Amino acid sequence: MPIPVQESPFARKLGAYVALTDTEFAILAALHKRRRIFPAGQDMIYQGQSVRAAYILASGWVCSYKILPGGARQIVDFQIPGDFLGLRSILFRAADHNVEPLTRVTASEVLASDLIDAFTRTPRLATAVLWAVSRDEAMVVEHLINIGRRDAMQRTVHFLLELGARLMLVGLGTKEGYACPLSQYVLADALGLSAVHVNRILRQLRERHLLTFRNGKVIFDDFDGLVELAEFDLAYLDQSGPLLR
Amino acid sequence: MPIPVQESPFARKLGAYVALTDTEFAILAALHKRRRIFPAGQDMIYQGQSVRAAYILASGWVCSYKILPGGARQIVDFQIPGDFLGLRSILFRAADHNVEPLTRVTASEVLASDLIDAFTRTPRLATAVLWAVSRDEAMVVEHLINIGRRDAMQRTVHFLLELGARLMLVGLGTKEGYACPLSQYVLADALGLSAVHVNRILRQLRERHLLTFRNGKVIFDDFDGLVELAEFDLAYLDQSGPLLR
DNA sequence: CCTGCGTCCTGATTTAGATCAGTCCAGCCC
DNA sequence: GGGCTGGACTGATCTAAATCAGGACGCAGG
Repeated sequence: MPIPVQESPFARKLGAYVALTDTEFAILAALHKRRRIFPAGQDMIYQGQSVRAAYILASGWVCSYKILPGGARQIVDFQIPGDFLGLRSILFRAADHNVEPLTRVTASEVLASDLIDAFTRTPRLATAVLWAVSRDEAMVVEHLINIGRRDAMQRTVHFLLELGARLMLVGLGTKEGYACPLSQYVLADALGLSAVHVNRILRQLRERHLLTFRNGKVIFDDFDGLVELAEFDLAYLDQSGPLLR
Repeated sequence: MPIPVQESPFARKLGAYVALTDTEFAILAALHKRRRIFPAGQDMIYQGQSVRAAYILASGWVCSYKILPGGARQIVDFQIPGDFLGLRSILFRAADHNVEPLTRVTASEVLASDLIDAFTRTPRLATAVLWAVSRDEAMVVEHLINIGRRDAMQRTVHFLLELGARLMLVGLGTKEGYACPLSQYVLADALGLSAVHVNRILRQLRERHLLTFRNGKVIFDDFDGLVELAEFDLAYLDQSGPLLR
């Protein structure tokens, strides 16, 4: 494959959509100049904040969520290395969601002006970013389908499979399983279930020798069985070769 | 307000984010050259299709949905005049969702090449489109929260209020109510509920003099009461004056 | 050392919403 | 007119998941 894979997983991801030139890679690299570190648990972005910075995640896991007036929390998505996060907080007047690191995180800060600058210098990059945002939207949509129309078991399995697929794309997972820093409470908030029920579902999955979720690890005991159970579409995140040359 | 409001509701929407120049308006207008008409019920875009066309909706209502292997349907979002639809079907190899007109629809067809062309000529437009896509994503997120963490009553009301807010922005609704071509079945598919249950919820809302859903119309009998019941954030779609000059 | 605290785990009970199985009514076609 | 069809509407029953109420383990901090 002739794609020059530069250092950042973000560049690699965009490169999977648009065949980027050296100049474009250079412009992309310039977006990574402000590297920052966040400890686990300290919100990077919060509802109502008007700081207007976004981040490209280099290492660690974060989650985006919203809190309802009643105190209930819904996690919208998790971000893993290579993901862009908080774009809406720079395009909108104020952030409409919270972003919390689940582990220690390193990320590059991107300001609105940096991004607009980069677009002006190379409009192809704008298309690539648009694609990345659309891909994120597609995942939120799949998450919506999950919560709206699948029962707790299918939902849990579909979610853990999707996470696995995403991690495989950045080399952090295999068909055997992956390291996963999520507690059952966090998982429950993402799945729209109670923690108690998530616990029962995980027990059933373990007893049926399908999946083991334990000690910060997800182990696929029967990958094919899981794919069938959750009606998981193996193709859906697949991206084989740039669409735009 | 000094924004030159050109004919299309789409241009008006983008103009609310970026202060567009005459040249930019002209480029935008050129995107509207292929006007097409679709009858109600005939899918404009369907899962797996690789035609790669998107549309800017000029009149009528459409819905985007996915069908699960079991036959269950989840409606992801409705689009109303001024909305961009099917962007993911031009950026991805194949469409990942279906789009069905709920009424007779007129729309402008946009090809991938048109869009990339327009971005090259004016990168500011790219930022504006990115903003529009992000706004759509924010709505999908709100929809996710709705389904994940609100009960049937709050969920229904929140949804109908949001639709109202969107329609007000394009002059198709007021605080009194709006014309709404949705059947209770369609509403159920959007809310992730059964049609039977939606019917019961609507009856309760009517009996409590909060909202009347009947004969293709939504009437807010007690707007403030509804906002309170659904914990609806009146500011969330609000956009007062362009952010980017 | 004991005191918390967080995570995992469980049985008993309750409830929101699904499913089943219809009725009623308006519009449409022959 | 009679026979359809599709939407709105309803009572009875069932069930998935929530909630309540706890126990057990590990480990960080005084």
